[in-house]
Amino acid sequence: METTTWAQQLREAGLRVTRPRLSVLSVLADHPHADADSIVTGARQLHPSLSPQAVYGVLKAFVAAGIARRIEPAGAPALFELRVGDNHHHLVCRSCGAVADVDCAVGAAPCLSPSDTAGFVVDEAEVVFWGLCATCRSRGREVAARTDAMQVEQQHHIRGGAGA
Amino acid sequence: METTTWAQQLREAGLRVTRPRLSVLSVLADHPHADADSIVTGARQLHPSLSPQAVYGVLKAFVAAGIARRIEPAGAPALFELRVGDNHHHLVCRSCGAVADVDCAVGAAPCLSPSDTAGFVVDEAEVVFWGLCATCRSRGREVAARTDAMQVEQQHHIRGGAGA
DNA sequence: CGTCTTCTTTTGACATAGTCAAGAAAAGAC
DNA sequence: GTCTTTTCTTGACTATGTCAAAAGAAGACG
Repeated sequence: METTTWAQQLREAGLRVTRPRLSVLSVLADHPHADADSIVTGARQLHPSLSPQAVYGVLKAFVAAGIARRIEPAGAPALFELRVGDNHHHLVCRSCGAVADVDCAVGAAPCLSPSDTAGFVVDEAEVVFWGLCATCRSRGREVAARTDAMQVEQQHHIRGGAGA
Repeated sequence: METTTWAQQLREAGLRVTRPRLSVLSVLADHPHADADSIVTGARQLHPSLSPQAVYGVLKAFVAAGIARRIEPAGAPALFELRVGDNHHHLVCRSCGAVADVDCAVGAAPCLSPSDTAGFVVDEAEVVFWGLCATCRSRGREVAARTDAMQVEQQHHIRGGAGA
């Protein structure tokens, strides 16, 4: 997708078209699950003077306008993605933090039905699948066997990375 | 459950029995989804000199030993619970942050089976159901209708609270 | 029961991932 | 081109933690 299209998207969402926003959109398109820090780094290649706070502001505007979604895997900074409105879920690698999209689990509907809602009215079911990505498995096959006890520690190293 | 039993549990988990740990256990038993801050406040009633860092240390030890579980709903500080080993899920109120346990969702198996794992080996499926608890619904019925646009903001107010 | 070793806790500094506010700058309307 | 409103920049601040060194308990052993 190109700059013109991004501009349209922004206008349709009721947002002004600015260079910081176009830069962030471009980074999000290339890195579907990037954290704020990665987005700052990436967007600076297109707009070197861009401040972290500007990125936070842009991301907040995007989420409020519904053109981006914020996901917060436990133990990692928030990640942002442009894929919205389809209630898909995520696979997260415990070792490297890589995230991959996964379409709604088999049967879709079951995911929205807790057996007992304890008086809550549920409007969304969020599912996170935790595991190891292909790269981490092949890179540390025998290490992986001992990983159980280390998982809590390793989650601190999670960074937004390329999805598989 | 009483102090003697907590002591047993600690010993069985390979942990020494100390006053800070017994205090934290007691608070967790009374408040099944408490955040670190609430735990500090609660535990200080039993052990006034207890420091926040000690609580973080105790909680980390509990999680590592497998006698507590840490859950991190998006936009809220981490919560801790003693119920471990049954892979249950959670209902979270978007308005007040209250958390309730929910046994594995209807169909159970489908939720553990993403349709395409993108090369990941999945070892856990974590499900969070977002909605409004009974109290928040009755307290702000017409307000609730306008809540959609505010959800992102309101999540900042989430505190560990009593489950329903 | 007293000593010794080891594990915990305390204390205090530091880190991360953000938020908030005021003024400067840019976007879009006319 | 000028004006109004939104957005960005700059800088201070907040929340939720982590890390390390030394003091203090817990439990083992004689």
